[in-house]
Amino acid sequence: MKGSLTAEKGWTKGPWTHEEDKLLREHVSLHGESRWNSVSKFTGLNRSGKSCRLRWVNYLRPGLKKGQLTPLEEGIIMELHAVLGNKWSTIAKYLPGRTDNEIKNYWRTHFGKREKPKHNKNQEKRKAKVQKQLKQEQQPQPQEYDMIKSSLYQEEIKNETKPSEMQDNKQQEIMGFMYPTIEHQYSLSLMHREFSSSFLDTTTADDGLWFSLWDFDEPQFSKCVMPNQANFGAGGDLMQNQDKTSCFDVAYDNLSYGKYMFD
DNA sequence: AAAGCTGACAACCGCAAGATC
DNA sequence: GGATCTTGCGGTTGTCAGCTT
Repeated sequence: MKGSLTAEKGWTKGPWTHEEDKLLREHVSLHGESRWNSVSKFTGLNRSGKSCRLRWVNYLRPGLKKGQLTPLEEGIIMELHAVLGNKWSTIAKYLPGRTDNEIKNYWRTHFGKREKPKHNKNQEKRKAKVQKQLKQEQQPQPQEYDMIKSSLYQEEIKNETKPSEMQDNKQQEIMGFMYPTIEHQYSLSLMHREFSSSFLDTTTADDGLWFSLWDFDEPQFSKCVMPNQANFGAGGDLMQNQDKTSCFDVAYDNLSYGKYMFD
């Protein structure tokens, strides 16, 4: 498959060249992410609209993350796939910077060849319930986003610290480290919104959405802590080292691995 | 060293839904 | 209201590099 191959309509197919990428970037910066079928007309690029869109979405779009998925992202994919199935674009919405194609490839590479797990009746029930709920609910409106944003900012500027809140604040601090931007936190709140009512209330430590997220066999993780869900509207995943020195290893996005030390 | 295998990734295809004419 | 166009999604295939035999 080389760049010179052409299809029936004469479109160039195969890998994109740097020159083609440059033309596409210029086009999008001028005309935005739409009218893909007119790209060839404006730029002289001999690529179909579909091909241009795919190249942009999966490779050229700003903000895309490169490199391996983090353990957290892998966990999210596994959990969401268990509930949503092959809804790659939906799953991708909860992983900022990752594309549906990337997630789909990841899943097929790592799990696609495995045998289908035995059917779990309760899981199937919950899955059906969540899917029904997802159908009914529209995507969050901008004003909802602003509301969440605003409430998160209010949390940030809240200075009062009561002794009983100390632990919550500590966990909140960690969450802030793991999910550094409003967008990340919003993403989590969306996940909670969609799953909590039908999932967490019936879940056990063995098969729940959040509890199983970090259920690694790796010995360095000996304990999972559930932060106060009220803080962000979603559970988080904190891992304590086996030596219990209050040193938390966290991984998130491009921050890669970091350590969070308690006082 | 060479052939075969496997994982990772990019890209294409067909279809369906929505938008536009 | 129907035809056509555009866009987005999920499935599939092709390529390449690294590993194994």
